[in-house]
Amino acid sequence: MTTKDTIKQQIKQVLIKKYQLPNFEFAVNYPPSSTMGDYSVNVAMLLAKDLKKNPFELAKELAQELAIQKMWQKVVALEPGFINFYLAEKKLQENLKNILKEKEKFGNLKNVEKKKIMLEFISANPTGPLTLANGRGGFTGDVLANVLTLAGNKVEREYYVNDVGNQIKVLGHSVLKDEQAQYKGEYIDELKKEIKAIDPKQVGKEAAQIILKKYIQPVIKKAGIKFDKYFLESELHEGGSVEKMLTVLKKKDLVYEKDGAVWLKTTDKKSADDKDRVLIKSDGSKTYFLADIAYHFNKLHDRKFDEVINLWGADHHGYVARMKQAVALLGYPGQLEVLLMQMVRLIKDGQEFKMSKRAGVYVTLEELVDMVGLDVTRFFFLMHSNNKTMDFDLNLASEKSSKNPVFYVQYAHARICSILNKASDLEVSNVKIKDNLHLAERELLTALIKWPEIVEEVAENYEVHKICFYAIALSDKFHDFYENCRVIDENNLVNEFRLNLIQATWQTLKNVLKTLGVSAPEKM
RNA sequence: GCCCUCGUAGUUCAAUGGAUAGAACACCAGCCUUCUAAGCUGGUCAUGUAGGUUCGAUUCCUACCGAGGGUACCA
Repeated sequence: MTTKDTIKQQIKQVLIKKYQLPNFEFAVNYPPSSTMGDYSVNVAMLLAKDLKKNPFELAKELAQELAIQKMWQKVVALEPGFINFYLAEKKLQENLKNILKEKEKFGNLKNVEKKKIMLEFISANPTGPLTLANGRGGFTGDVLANVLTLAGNKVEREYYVNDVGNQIKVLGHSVLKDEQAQYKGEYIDELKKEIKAIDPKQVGKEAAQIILKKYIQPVIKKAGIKFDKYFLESELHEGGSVEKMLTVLKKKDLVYEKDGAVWLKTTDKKSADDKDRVLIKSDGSKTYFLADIAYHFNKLHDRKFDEVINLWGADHHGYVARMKQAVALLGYPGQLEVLLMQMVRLIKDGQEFKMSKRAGVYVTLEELVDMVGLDVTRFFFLMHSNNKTMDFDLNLASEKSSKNPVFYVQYAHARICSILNKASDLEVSNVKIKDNLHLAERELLTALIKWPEIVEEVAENYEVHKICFYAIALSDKFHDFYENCRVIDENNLVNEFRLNLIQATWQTLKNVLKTLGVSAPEKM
């Protein structure tokens, strides 16, 4: 259990004991400044209204009750009604030992409900190389899967490959360079040399396979993104799952015919969708939507995932309501979560540069990684909140790369390695327990114990960028410690407490960077 | 038109309804006979506009202005 959880529990007990309130909701936060405490709670201000009491007086009452717990150095009430907690040094030192004991498992949540979760991301059509925009969802999905795993879930990562349908036919025409060609680029020329078939559909099918193998999978590997499975849409068709899906929907009386097409009643009941959707077009061909429903039925029914999370680009936003409704109609309401990644805008020479695979105008993910490096690329994408449009300035990219905050974090790690190296040959003093912590020591220690709390938070709200900001904040505390506290003194004697402290910091930084898929260099 | 996301320092980004709105880059002034100066310390600079709800609003509600995306028998 994290310290945050412990605070919640302690307060809940007091609320039951004193006010018979078993289900009162409130928040545990970090105060704006460490001088104001390590944790802070707003419960008194929220409760004051219900109890018709003065919030500050109420906070004082509650603080007194809570201060009994040994883990607190003090619990104080602050205007206008915050209750702030200061961890006892003994408790902090216990936490330090715990980190050293847990090692690479520090950050894994224990005693939590285990869920079987499927995370589907990227799923870019195999009609061209992965672009820089695919990187955003790719890195986010990769790290989110890591976090959900740390949070105790069984997570599978999947890439859905749309390898049939109109786009693949268009790809075929493009390789053949006939009048229906649309996709352009060097890779099309390469494919033309390789493929001997002449039927557009067959050419498209072969081209999609080659693109997946040569232009997508190797780049995903290079980008440090892991997948458990590439799920081919064609398998759903060939195995009859799509046909069967239609039968199931018909049996449930969820479809009807109109204007020669077959429709799904997605506006049924309290749906967020605003119109019914076509499953079979009037020309007899199946829509991608029907195949998508079959795919989700496969995830939830056949493979029995408790929760399915899809990362989509914001341009697919109009598709969310119908997909969720379809899943609900099949009997799995609320088990599909769709996270929308906002667009990446590319700026070149001070102007927006519209990417288009069809026009052959784009920057590939591989080009970007080659240009600025993998660590920089990952950190840059990951530190942005999902629901904000990102600007990516190509001209500044390489210049900026040397100023990327990832180096700030990696430098902290490298500095620690350097001290640890030096200390390994030296004698260690026997200062086991430290009585009065230096402010920099204390702040570093309180930053360390937040790691499991960050994991818990991100597993809850999927805001992956918070990990980057945590990594920066932790490094900041370390650099401050480094300036103020020496691990090895002027007599070449190693301070044992500080040695333990930087070992724990090293371990935590390593765990955080591993979660982000960023390397932890020992030298810089 | 309707729907979604967003508008915060010169720039790129933070801030479950909380406390003095945080960083980084850029800019200015300092700090290396001591564990890596890719670091540290100090300084300048910000919530689009107008209302509302609240003890308290960058956050919630309404209107307006601005950016991007969606609005197909495309995905």
